[in-house]
Amino acid sequence: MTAPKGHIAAIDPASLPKHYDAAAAEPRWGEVWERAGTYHYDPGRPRAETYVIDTPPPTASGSLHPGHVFSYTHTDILARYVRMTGRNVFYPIGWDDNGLPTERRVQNYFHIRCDPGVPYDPELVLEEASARASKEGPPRKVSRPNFIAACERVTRQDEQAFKRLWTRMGLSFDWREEYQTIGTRSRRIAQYSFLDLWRKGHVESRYAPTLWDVDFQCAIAQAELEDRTVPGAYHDLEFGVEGGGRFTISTTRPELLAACVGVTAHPEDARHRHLFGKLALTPLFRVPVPIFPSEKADPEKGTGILMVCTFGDATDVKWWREHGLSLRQIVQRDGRLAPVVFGGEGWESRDAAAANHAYAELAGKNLNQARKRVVELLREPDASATGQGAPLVAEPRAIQHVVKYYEKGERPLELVPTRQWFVRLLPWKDALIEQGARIQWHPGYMQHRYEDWTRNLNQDWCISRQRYFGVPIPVWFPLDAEGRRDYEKPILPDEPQLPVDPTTDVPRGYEAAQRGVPGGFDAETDIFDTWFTSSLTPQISSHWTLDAERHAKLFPADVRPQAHDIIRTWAFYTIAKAWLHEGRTPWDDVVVSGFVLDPERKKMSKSRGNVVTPLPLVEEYGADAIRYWAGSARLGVDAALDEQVFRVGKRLVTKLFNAGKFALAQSGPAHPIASELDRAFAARLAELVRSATRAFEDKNHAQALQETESFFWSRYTDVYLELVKARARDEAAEAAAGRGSAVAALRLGLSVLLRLFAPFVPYITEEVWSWQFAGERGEPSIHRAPWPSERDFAGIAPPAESASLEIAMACFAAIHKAKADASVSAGREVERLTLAANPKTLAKLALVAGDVLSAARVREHALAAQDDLADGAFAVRDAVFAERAES
RNA sequence: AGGCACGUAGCUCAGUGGCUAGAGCACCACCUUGACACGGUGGGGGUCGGCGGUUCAAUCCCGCCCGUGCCUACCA
Repeated sequence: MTAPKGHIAAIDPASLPKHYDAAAAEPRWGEVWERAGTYHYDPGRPRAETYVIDTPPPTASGSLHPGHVFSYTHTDILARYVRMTGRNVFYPIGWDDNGLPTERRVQNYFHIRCDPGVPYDPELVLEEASARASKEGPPRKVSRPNFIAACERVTRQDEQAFKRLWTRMGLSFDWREEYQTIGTRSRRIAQYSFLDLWRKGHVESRYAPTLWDVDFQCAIAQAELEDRTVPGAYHDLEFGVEGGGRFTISTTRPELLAACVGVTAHPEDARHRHLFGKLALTPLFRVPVPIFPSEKADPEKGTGILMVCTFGDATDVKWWREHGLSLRQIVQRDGRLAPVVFGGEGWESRDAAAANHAYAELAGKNLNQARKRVVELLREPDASATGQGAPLVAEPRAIQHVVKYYEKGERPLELVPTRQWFVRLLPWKDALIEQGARIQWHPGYMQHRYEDWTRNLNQDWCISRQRYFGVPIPVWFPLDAEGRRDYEKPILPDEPQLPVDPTTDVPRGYEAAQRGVPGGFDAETDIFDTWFTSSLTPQISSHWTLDAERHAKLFPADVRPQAHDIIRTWAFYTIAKAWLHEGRTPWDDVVVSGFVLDPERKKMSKSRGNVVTPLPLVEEYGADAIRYWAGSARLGVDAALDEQVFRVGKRLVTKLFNAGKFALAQSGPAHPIASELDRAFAARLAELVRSATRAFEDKNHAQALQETESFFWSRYTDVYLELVKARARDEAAEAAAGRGSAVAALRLGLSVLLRLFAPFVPYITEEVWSWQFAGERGEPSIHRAPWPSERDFAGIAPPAESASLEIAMACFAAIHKAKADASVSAGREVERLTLAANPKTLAKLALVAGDVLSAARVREHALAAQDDLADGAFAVRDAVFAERAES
């Protein structure tokens, strides 16, 4: 249907439904966008026109969480804004599927455990139901390939659930750029990263005491530590001194007594100075250990003198290194005490028989059991190293103390000497802080988090994990004639071989048959820390090492959206990798979203059990309404899950539907926007566009939304739309110019406001846009329409009086109030009234009085000058209202 | 213990060195209106955490204190 030239055609409101049904419309538009490729990245356009988003890959096996909806919506709002400004948005989505969370979920889902010793069973069928039935028994042991297959199966399912939610939320990803962190490309790029770091000398393998989780039986990195305050107890134990004497130490870990390798106190401590240089004798095991001074010993703590064990904490490691102490590792990888024998080399004892007798009670026990038993043994007088009564000289004193845990773990971390791979980061601390300063953080104070973390870093990055579902470390070791690994000469693959699985692939120059035989080779079985791969998300998306041209176009990225709790991991490691690989920052901006709190303002988390499943909320209120809630929160600020805000969002959607229906139902002769009120409205609208655009450029979407919303309600629908209704429908021939101006301005207002709202509420804006605006510029979707700008206002003369809109509004409101005071409906006609205002205001009113009086349905009016009224204020007097019309 | 952020109406939050500090929700009253009753109009509601300082002027800037949250440190 083409409109006659010179006439603005209207839509037929009767053809539209009475009410907008988000549940039906949203999935429909999702399909339209998918089919049209509305959000596709165009690789043909130059870098300068491209905007690259380094999207966080969610942990696919994690639960769907309102926090996801919240922060991903923030990013999507930014993406949609940038896209409308004409830039070519690269907005990929990946799934972080490797790692412990997936393994744990799979273990529970199928009730299985991975055991690399079990042979592969290609026929193995795992079912959730049967797993549930077998929960009675111990978990079934399955081979590593079977376990990985189970992981892949579960993550695919989980990813589909996420994808459904993301699609429904209207996140404008380019789904062609979907990837998995366990996928072939990610594995290749992660392994290449390792090769590159190795070549540059940033990687090494070390045998050293490492933070160790005894349940996962896996090394972890400093960034995965979590402090927890837990109950403990001081135990006062009396030690002997060789050559005579005794002293009492305080320890919270008596179960490590057998691992005691030294005793230390502060050098200035008069109570203990006489002991330095002598040998102490441990109770129970009668092991002679050196007593040495150390500045690190705090005279205020405990008794001021303490035992050094291998290893109770990080300070023990330092003492052990600096003082060349013995290594007596009694804690095994499974958290149980090792079967050691006193009397041999490194395990000296002045009474080996007694030591072994006592230790026999402890070997094989876990740490809690061992603690309980060793305390019992220390209550026996014959355990004394001094012959003066029981070594436990006082009842244990209960305390609350802070203990390091793996953030996903359940038992305290131990320090266990193991061989691990490390990326050397400590030498780069200053450089990494400087890199962080080159990045714009939003909000700015998030940079402090990064700097604090980097400055306090005290360990290199342990990147090896003794787990199964992850990217294999691409290394083999040559075996010597005795079949021992030569750790000094690891064999790395060549780049074209990547990705490799060293447990099945064969290194160059070897035959498969040489695996595991003396003179042959042996595979590294460890996998990478998941962050080793996740820290490469910009490079995974840019196809680093696979497509140089694409990489140059997409790396570094423009923006990294993320949550603040993973600044120390994801942001930090990504910055570190980009620095070590290419000497640059991985992005220009970081935008940090807050957390979602439950209605009691508590952080929503799985462990608190207060997580709400988002999809039912989306179905109840519509995605636009949920997005409105997310969009109204500023970056970095935590937001409470608030259904009242969802309702406000839903109301906005309804209002957009109805206002759009009204504005587009008006027709009239084509005419420029020329009437005073219309020009005043356009001028205010242009101000809004400038202000909202500035807010978006400052990464302040919440302000843009607030201003747009405020204008939409309190200027467009409540005011302007009411004021021009009559003129927009005036059929009189002599009113044609005014009518055409009103219709044009109504449409301009709708068109601009829809576009300003489009990043926040993409569905309803697309819906209304589709009724008539779509296709006007050859582009059907509002989400590819140009962001409002001065161009929308070209040729519109400024109003004669800049406050005309506000004058009209104030006068209209005064008449409304008079009607309300008389309990008369706003639509009732007014026979006559007198409008009072100061002379200046009356003069301004003259410019717009026609619109005000016809909108208020005033038949006759008089004006009265009243000097004591403030500028812009009106008083209504002597109003006579018409009788209510008979229906 | 250190760092960062926050503290404004019953609730959720804007805001500014200067008119009488705002919005939404909630609450109260009123209005069938022609886009919308999934709507509209009007109204009540504040010691801007406390104390001090700078200033002609402080909710805003500075200092101290109190409270909340997060990050980091604290393992004998």
